[in-house]
Amino acid sequence: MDSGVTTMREGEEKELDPPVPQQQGDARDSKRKREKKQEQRKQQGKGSLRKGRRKKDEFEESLGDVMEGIEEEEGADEGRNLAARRGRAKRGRSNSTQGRDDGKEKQKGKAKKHKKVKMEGVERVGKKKIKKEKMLEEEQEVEKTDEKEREKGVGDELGERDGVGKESEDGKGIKEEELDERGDEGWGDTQSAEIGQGVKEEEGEEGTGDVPGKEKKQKIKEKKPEGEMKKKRKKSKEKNEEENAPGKTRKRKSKEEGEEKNNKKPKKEKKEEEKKEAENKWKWWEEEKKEDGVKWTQLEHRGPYFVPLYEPLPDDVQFYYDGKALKLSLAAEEIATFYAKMLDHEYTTKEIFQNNFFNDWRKEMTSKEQEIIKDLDKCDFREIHKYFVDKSEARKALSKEEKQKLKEEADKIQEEYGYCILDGHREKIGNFKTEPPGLFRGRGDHPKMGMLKKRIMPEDVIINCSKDSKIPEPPEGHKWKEVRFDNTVTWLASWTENIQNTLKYIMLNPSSKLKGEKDWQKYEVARRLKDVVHKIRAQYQADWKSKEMKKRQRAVALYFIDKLALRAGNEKEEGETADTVGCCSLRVEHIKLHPELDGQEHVVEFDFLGKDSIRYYNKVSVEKPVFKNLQLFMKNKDPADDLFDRLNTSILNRHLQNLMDGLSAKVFRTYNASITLQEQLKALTNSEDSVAGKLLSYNRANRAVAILCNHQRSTPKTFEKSMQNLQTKIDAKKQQVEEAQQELKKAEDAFEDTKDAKAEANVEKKKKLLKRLEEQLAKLNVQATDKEENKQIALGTSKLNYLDPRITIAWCKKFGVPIEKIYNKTQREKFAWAIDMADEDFEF
DNA sequence: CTTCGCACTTAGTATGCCCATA
DNA sequence: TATGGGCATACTAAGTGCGAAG
Repeated sequence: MDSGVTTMREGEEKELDPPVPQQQGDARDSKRKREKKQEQRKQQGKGSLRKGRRKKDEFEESLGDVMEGIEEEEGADEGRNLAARRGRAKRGRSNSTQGRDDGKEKQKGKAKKHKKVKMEGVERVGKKKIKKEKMLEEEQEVEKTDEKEREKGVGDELGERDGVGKESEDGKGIKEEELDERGDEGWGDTQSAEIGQGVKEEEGEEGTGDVPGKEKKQKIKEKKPEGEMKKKRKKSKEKNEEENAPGKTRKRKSKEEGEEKNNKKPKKEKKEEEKKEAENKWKWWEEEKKEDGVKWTQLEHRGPYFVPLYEPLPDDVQFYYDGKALKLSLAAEEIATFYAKMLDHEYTTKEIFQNNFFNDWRKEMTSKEQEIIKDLDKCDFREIHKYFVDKSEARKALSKEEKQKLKEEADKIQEEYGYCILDGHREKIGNFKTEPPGLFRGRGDHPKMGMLKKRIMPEDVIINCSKDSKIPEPPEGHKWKEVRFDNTVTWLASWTENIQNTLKYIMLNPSSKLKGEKDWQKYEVARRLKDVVHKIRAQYQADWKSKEMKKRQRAVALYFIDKLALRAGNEKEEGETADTVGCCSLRVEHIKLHPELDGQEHVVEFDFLGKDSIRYYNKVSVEKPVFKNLQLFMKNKDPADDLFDRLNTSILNRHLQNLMDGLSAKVFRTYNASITLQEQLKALTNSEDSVAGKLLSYNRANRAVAILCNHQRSTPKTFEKSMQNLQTKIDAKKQQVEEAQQELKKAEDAFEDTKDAKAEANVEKKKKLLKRLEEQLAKLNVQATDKEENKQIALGTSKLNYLDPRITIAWCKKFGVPIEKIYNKTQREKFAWAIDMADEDFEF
């Protein structure tokens, strides 16, 4: 769900929207779709019921096939091997924008449809009202069918239920669901109960030593692990004090050695500072965990740093309207500069962007300006644009001293506002500045792109700190919106942003305790999943054949999430954000079924836009029951209908929570990413390799994960060029190799002739040279491949968010790779806990 | 239940900065 | 000394998920 504030606001707006008379293609979120159908049904009167029944028959038939297909292949599974995964995910984007463009096309089509539908609407009915009426109606409808179902008996149950199918697919009918539950309770519940128990027991026994303290839930549910955890932590604490300490010093030394290879004096000083810092670094991971939900006892900070106010343009920089210079009011001018700055960005060519911008701009104009400025096309921002381009050039051209000065000023601000005191320790803040005003840049096809993002004032900001701390002073002449003392949250300040009406926060840096602890905990949850994942897989495979539609959908969705590492796919408010989906929100149009493709059976072709409008394109061969189920789910649906119409993330997550404490859909991503890294490292690393070779293996493993998670980037602008450079190098090297070969041949011939020792030595020498050159060439070639393969894959995201750092640390220690070859300074700070605690035999 | 409200993680891109190289 | 390439950092949008309210 999106921000609640957004939702509410939107809800209000939507009430004014005319209802939609016909089922149309914009039904991203099933809620709204249902409303529409409801409306439709209302208008059609009883006719819809009849139609529904007819469809029912169709469903019954189709179900026959499906059941057959599924029965045939009981227990076919374990299709999820890495090879399959690795082969997946052809890059959706062959260049930086292709994926997005594809998406755009699609979305445009949709938007049009949507508009049309809206226009056709007649009545104005509130959202909730529709919903209630709909439910009532459905209840009645379902009741009728229920009676029949009962008579028909178990065997037909599913068919009947599915038969309700399309017409009330929205429908699901409450009673129907209740019936389902009751009917299947017998085995359904025992199953999950069994699994649940099994899981819990294991958890209790396993209790990995380094589990971070868990919050409320676990404490209430099971005291034993918590107790054990504490003991173990104490133990590890002692251990750290006794054995680990020397070990650590050693480690740190080697680190320095590694880095000092290319040292210069100033660098050395820096190192010293770093070292000192590292030494009095807070080792929170060796401390006891706090009580339930309480995040801190002391929090003191300076409040956010407010970005500087607008500086008016110099008089000689003019804005022109319809060819004539026009002096704008301050407010209007500021907004004009926002647009002017972006002039050479693709954004400004988009109609939505332009319209949104122009609308918002006009709102801030004086009435006089409003009268004059009526057409964006007549606005000429070029002079302003040039002014800013020049300005940034000038900044780049500054002398060293001037740059130094600027940097010092920035450092001062950082020093002053960039840190807080949390429970007696000085911690770095992540984002201590308020976001400057500007034009909203949504990603993908965002309906709000170009809207004005307003300046944040102290009056918008809520401060959070501890009661007894020095409360931050608002800038002179201003007041805070509110000061609160809530120690159950981690943020220091917050404000509501005006585009989507969502909250923005000032929070701590990833190196902080608050973030680190959470991160650690995340990986511990994923590790617990490792112990039960087999059971969960077995269960969802069994559920593919469930009599309940709901369960089947859940099982297939979970399969996707597990096998393909899809995101959960929360529902989104339509028209507020770009049209993107995750697993639960997939629509029929996002997959294609191929009974056979490229020699593989049961291939599902995915093509949709995910988070950040990044295209997910993949062809996967799935198990037969999954395939059959998908056919069933898609039957009689429009392309724009939800694929899993009886599923949403909260249903799925509730189910997962029952299977394992703390389990939610996203955990599968973390788990599969980390386990993949571990497996790949095992498979790829050759202990004989040089450090460079090992690093390559690491990157390969990392890449496998990035591909799994579909982490993409636009091809770097400099890619072509640098690739060319590399190619030139390769060619040169090839030349050298050839020459060396000739030389060798010559030397060999000479040896043939003379047979003297000198000639022999020469041959050896040439051989060596050739070998070295060949190696260099090979290395360059590898580099080129690596680069090519990497051009659209972003490794950073998985490294930072999905891969348990302890796997990496353990690998580094085991193979003697310096950690700083893999993690840069920031990353080492973020993962300090892992670096400190993981040893070489850490197993995820 | 479903919806709302909030907190927090995850994400890609723009920009800055540093170093190697010509 | 300039250049440019690439990594690091800054930035902020866009997700997930939980718990409370309706």
